[in-house]
Amino acid sequence: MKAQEYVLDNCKSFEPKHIFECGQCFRWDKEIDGSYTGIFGNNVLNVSKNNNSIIFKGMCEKDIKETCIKYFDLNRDYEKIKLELSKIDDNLKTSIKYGNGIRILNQDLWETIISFIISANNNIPRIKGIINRISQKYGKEIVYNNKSYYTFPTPEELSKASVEDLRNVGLGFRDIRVYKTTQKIYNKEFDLEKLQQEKETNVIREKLLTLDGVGPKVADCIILFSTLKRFDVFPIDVWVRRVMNELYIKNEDETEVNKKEIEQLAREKYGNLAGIAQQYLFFWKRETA
DNA sequence: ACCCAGGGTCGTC
DNA sequence: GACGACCCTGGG
Repeated sequence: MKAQEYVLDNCKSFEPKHIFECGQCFRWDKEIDGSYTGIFGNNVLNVSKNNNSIIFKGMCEKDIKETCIKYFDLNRDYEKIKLELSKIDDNLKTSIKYGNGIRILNQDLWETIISFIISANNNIPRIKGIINRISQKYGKEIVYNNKSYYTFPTPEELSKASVEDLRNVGLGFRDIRVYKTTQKIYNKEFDLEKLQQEKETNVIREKLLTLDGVGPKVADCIILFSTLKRFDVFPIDVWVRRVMNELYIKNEDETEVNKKEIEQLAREKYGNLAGIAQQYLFFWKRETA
């Protein structure tokens, strides 16, 4: 474990604000200087942008360059994706202009599962607070720039927490869900490595749905934002429902718009890039709300 | 002070 | 398949 640095030049689709504030991750915070610091795996990283250069520095378990390429999905051509999506319609074109530097991260599967179980009927500041407290209590400390950071606990580490312990860090009614899912994964009743090898998106979704606290929305988020990484899903939350109704369906009573209608619309319009389209729309709608 | 909504899911009918 | 309940917190 040592401090390292990596500079990425001429990367067009990379805007820290867009990446870290589009709702896919909960452990990145803005610094006074405008850079972002986050924790993933056993790494603490600071990311800043200077003209067209992205500067990564921090404590990395392995080689920082390899770590960043994998986590930030740097080998994927977002210019091509954006071009393709922009052709679909003007709504998408506008939202892409707005969040042009979005990239979908390859986040740890286990951490993503627990994080999005916590996200249910919850708001982002509170979700971040809960995850921080869980990490402080059950994760490992990493010191960087004289500050303490805490890794997200492993299944083994989190399995030590009782339902009451979880309630005490502020999980609310999600305590039992996190507890049960943690036990299932820790004792291998639910095998994450096997899930990672699965090919069919629908098979992956069905399996995820067997976990406590994982419904359709959370399952799709896990599939999209983790190392499972499929773009042919379309997580529908209150914001996406809102924006899809506003742009295409135009029902006066938004609550009447059902998920089936939106799912079909997304599949028809966005196809196998629906997941990324969702992120541009979500970021755009939330930022301009 | 009070009310409401927040990246939904679960149990019950 | 619809419907209400659900911890807790920040913002109006």
